[in-house]
Amino acid sequence: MNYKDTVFLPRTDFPMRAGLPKKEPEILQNWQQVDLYRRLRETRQGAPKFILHDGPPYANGQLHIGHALNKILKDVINRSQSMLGKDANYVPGWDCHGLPIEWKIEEQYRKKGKDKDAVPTAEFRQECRDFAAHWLVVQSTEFQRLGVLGDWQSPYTTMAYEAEAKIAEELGKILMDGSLYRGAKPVMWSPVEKTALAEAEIEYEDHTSVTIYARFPVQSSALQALHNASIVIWTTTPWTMPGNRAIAYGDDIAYRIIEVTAVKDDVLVRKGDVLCLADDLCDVVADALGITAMTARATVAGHELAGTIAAHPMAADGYDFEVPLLAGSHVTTEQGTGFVHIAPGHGVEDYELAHLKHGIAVPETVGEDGYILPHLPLYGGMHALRDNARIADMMAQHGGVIGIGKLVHSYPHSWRSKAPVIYRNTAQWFVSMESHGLRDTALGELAKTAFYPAAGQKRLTSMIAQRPDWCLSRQRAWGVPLTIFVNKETGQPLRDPAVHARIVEAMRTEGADCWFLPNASRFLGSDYSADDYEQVTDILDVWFDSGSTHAFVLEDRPDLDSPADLYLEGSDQHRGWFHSSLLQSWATRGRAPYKGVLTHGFVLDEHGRKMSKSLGNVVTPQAVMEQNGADILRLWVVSSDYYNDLRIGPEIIKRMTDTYRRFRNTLRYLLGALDGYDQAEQVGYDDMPDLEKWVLHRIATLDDRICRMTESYDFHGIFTELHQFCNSDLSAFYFEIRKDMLYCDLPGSTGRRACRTVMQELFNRLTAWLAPIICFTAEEAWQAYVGDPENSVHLRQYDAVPANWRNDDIDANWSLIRQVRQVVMSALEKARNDGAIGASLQAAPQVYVTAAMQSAFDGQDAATLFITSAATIVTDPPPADAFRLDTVADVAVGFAVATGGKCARCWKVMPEVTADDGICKRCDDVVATLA
RNA sequence: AGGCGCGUAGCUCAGUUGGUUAGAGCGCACGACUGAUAAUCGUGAGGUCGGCAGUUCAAAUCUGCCCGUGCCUACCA
Repeated sequence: MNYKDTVFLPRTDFPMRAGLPKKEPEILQNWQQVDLYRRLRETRQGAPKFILHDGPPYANGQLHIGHALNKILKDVINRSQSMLGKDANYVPGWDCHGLPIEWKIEEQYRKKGKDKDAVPTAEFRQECRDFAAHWLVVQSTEFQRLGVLGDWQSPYTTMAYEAEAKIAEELGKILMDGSLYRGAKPVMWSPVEKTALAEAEIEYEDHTSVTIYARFPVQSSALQALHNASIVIWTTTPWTMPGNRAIAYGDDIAYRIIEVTAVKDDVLVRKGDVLCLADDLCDVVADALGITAMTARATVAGHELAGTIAAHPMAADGYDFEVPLLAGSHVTTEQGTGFVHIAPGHGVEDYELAHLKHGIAVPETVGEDGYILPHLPLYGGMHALRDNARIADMMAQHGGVIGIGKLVHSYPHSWRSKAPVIYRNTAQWFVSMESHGLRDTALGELAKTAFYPAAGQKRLTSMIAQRPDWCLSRQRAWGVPLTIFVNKETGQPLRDPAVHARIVEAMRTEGADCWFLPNASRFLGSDYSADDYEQVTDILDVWFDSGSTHAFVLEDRPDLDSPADLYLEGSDQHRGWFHSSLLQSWATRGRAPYKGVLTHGFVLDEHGRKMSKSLGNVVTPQAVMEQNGADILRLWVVSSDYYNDLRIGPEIIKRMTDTYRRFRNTLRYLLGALDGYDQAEQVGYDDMPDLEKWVLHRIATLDDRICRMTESYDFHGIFTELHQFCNSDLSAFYFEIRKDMLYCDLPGSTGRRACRTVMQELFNRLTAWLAPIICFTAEEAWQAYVGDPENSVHLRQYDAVPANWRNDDIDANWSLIRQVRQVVMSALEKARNDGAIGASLQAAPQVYVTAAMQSAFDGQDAATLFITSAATIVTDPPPADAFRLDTVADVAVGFAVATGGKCARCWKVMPEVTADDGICKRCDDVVATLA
């Protein structure tokens, strides 16, 4: 007789093979059909809010793997907070203004042969707007495909009229309170594009510069040795000489004053010249200048140079001003002469030392086209980048230069035009870090913010502590304008709240474009004359846009709240969004816009290298979704230590699919085992076997851990716990042991019902625990059970755990049992290798243990736990040849083959079975009852 | 070049205040089962804890230097 029909094998329609690339879009469609997002909002109405404020990605291209990591992590957090019962409303957003989009539009113009300057601003801005709108839709679709749940119907954008108006309004606040000021600053300037460039627009390439050694005759000094001497500087930028206003020396550097006694032919330096140079560099410089012999007049320490005044090399030709020697901490003796010429209009350090520290005025010497301003003697009309050789010759003729050379070095270039750029001093708008205590408040408040990982706090703190004033103005077109009128006479910005309110109101209905129309009097009203004011046409740094999102998103949307619980971005945003949002919020509200900050690392290839087209190691989220599915990508995120850099590549993806299968098969087995399960089968806790109680205990401890790890955003920990639980506790242990009961016992038996009660709990818990991570598969499995699309797994919460499930006595007992079991497994393996048995059911081990261990087995059927047909647990001294494991003390196993015949139904070897197709007593009873 | 990180088995990760023989899961190898079957179970082999030096009775853990790698900043006369 064939007993297979009398055995209750697992049965389910939930397929073993996932086919995620095909299945996920279907599940997505179901979610859209039942409007899961809206439904979840309704379900969580009135619940405590959890606000993860989305840092806006830039709307200008296809998503890369970094976007995927970022959005998946956000989604896992939101879904898991929702599982904790919170109302985690996620509103995605986009950063739409800014340079990269302008580039793209300009690029299109160039292809069509169009001139950007000939296009009206409004038209140009509209094209930028359309461009951003296009990519926004593309990215939105891809984010949703990743399973990210949020308000995709009404996301926020920085280019919405409301947002633009609000950003201008925010600017108004710092304009009114006086922390916004107009200053001059040396910025990277591209003479080709006639514009200032942001740091991101700069790339460094080799460039050949003309170098000069210039002499600055000492006018007055406390040092007698400097009488008649010249200070010698070396520079790679001769064109900055008209802007020279000081010389920097190093306090701790030793200098030597030498007199030239012999020179080579055809050199600029003369016998008898008295020069001052860094001691260490004398020989090198002498060599470069062609000096063949010299005598040392004196050696002085750097600090002795304080107070020395020199003359400009061209003093006789219109540059007749004092050039003081100043101590500069940045001066080194790695190259040059140990003296650095300071042109405050052409270098950040120069500006800081001369202007900020010593109050030296900043001259304007170079025009926006790169030509030295015509009114400047000798240099006027020469080009900063092209005429350096001419400048050097000219200066040499006048005796100001005593050495000319060339240097190939890396030099900033415009990313767009590939042309070299210069530092140029221009008028810009700044937010002061000090005038209103911004820096100090910021640093003080920073200590109250929670950082994940903690190191982020230190990083952000040191950045805020060191940063200069925030330069808000950009000479650009696509962005929110600095809505400022400057009084032509006083140079002061107009600070009239009524005027500014009119501007903001106009922007709210017409967008920021209204600022660029020629209608200043509309805003100025009757109190001011448009003729008296200059309208600023600069636009705001886009970091101010995104730094203001907390205002126009968190505060302005009734379904959100400020400050946010969490900001979450890549670690590069310490310098970016975290930074600008903090400053913006502190400047306008005096507090941080977030309670917590989480940073993740960057995605690298399998070998820890940066992804690049040339290395051919780029992994795109699109490819992974098409080949493996979004759930694999989601699993990858939580399997990684995302606080550090993450790696991805073919092997890692392969490993992830292996891991995925384990989760999927666990769910599948549970679904199969629960075939036809009815709540009426349920067995109360007290009536359950110890093994079931042990599983419930594991659920209780796991639940506790998962809830705690959810709150600290430790999903890698959750992933590890869940994976090992499915592997070691369920598949290899609990499921394996309970197969016999599940397949062969009577459906109505207490044991089998208890087992299914527990499996039902397991299924409920696992689908909920996994839902934030593999959101598609959790839904698929859940639907395989409930069959009701409106009852989505994502509307659920983690089920509460009854207090009595926690049972440390049972836990201790079963950890002893599992130790013994491990030795038995090894002993059986040895017997198997010896050819004594195949299946473990052929064995009947005798296990020698301590009394404590034996009592752990009280009330247990040891054979069931070992999956053998019989087993005895004794405290007798074991025979010498008994099997032992080094790692487990006090356990020995004597091997024996089970006696009797193999039951044709349950496959156990039992003494009562004698016939070939006979069955054991238990099965006999079951079959009889079933019939 | 500077600041901040990271470097533990083929892969992903644990390693508490320095303290037995460095752990887990996957993968791999071998075996079993053929009633979770493109599954499942068992056993096993894999590591000079990036390298070198130091502190210590004792270092994956502390210190210094070096190498590799990433982010940020700078390319500086």
